[in-house]
Amino acid sequence: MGTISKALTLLDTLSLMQSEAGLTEIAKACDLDKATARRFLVELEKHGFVEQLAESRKYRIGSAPVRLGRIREACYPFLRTAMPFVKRLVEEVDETVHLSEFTGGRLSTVHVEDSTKAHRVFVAVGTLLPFHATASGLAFISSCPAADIEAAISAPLQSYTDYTLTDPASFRQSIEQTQADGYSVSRQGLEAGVISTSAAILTPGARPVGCITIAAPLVRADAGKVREHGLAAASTARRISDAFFGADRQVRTVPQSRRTN
Amino acid sequence: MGTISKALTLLDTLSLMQSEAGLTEIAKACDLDKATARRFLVELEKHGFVEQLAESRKYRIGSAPVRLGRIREACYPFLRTAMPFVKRLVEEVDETVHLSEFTGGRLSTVHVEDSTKAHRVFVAVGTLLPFHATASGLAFISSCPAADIEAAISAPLQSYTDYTLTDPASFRQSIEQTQADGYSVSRQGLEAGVISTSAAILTPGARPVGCITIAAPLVRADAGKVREHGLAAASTARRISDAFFGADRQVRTVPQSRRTN
DNA sequence: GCAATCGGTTCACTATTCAAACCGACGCTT
DNA sequence: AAGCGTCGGTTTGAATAGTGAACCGATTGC
Repeated sequence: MGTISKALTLLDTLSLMQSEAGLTEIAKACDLDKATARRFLVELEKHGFVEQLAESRKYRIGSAPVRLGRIREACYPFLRTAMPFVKRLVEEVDETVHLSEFTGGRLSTVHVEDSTKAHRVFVAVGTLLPFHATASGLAFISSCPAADIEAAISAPLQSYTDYTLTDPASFRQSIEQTQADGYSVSRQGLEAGVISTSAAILTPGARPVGCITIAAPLVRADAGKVREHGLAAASTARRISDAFFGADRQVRTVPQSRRTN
Repeated sequence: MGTISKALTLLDTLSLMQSEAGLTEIAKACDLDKATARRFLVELEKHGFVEQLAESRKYRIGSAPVRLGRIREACYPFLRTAMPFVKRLVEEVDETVHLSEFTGGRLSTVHVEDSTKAHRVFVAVGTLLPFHATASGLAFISSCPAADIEAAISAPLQSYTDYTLTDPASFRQSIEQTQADGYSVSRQGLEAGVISTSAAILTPGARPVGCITIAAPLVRADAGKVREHGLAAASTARRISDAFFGADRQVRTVPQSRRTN
């Protein structure tokens, strides 16, 4: 593993620690030598990727990623890219489809497209989606590194309905099922009478950035429908990912003064 | 300069290039060897900080900074941190105060707090603030690296009123004045009858992240008032910066015995 | 078909990183 | 107040990783 990878892993690890962390703690968490961790932190700090608090001497994530993230979002906005695919999916399955995004350690709904049916599921933009109680959460966590999965499983599992997965073992089994299928299903996990199917939208590096989820009334969703929704969601997720990361979007050809020295 | 610094500089440089860039172009821009630039890009890509487009082979900034930036914003939100200071400033000067933030290459208004006076200036959240035509823009650009300043000066300078600075020379002079004063002034640059004073909110690394701006009707703002507003804005900007980046950032108290670059 | 340039690779040379011991400071217990 | 554990931070030479000039094959323009 190269130096840069290690430094970025440190940054990642630091971002996952809630609040600030001390040098020794960081070094331990990243499995780095204290001296090395310190040098990394100093270099990262120079560029604003981490900050050190003067009095406590602790480190926390800096504001540089905010700046870079905004530039990225301004050039290649996730929502605008994904929207047409969400609409297409609604037309295909005629059920409410919502798009979620991982934000500050939490998965939340960023866009909802309703089905045309009178009897349909309503989802509010901004809804937080627990990993264990929603199809979106399941799809998301199932694509995360093993460490995150374990953390999610061992966290307290709040119950929302009589059907919420509150048992770590069944949560784990659902994750495994999701990984095998390529999509997740949550039967009344968050709200009674609703069955949701979801697939994670992945970066080229296979990190999940969000989910595309179909929410249908229980009465309309037999096993066949659920599978159909799952496959449709997975296929849409892949297409969003391609559009967002892969396929050349050719935003604008750089005017580019005559270089060629 | 260490490997990590070089890699982060590359990331920074890439973020400043609008659209995608090729390997050779990036290497040249960062003054790195092609081989080195490539290794950096590969490592950065592994962590999602850059992406390579499959067919054009070009690189662009990735989605990892978005994720990190969101975590940072969730833990230490700029707006929530700055708001009380904005309110305090309104009480102090009793004129409309607005807070702007640099977002994806543009400066825009993110919050407005009105004065209690009936005759006051109205500013809409979301307003884009051109560098040459607003106090906010002037304050912001004046705290940027020289290269950005030159780029702003040589960009086309759109006229909004009869008083807008459309001449590069006077624009440059205003920037120099701003740097000398620690605050900026725009007399009717964007809208007739309004005089604004602004100060940039800086990171510990002296990068501007946004501005705090006082907008007053021209009739109420004599030279003394303008100076008073300028100093109040500068002082508030500093306090926001302190609150946001660590209430206690001073010169290192640690004996930095070894001066590693 | 030549020249220039592209993205990407190789490999001898060299700068960085590692690990462990160390320092002074702080906080706790006795 | 002495003893202990831990903190952030530093030093050391041996081990390891990064570096960059030259190179490769593929495109592109003339």
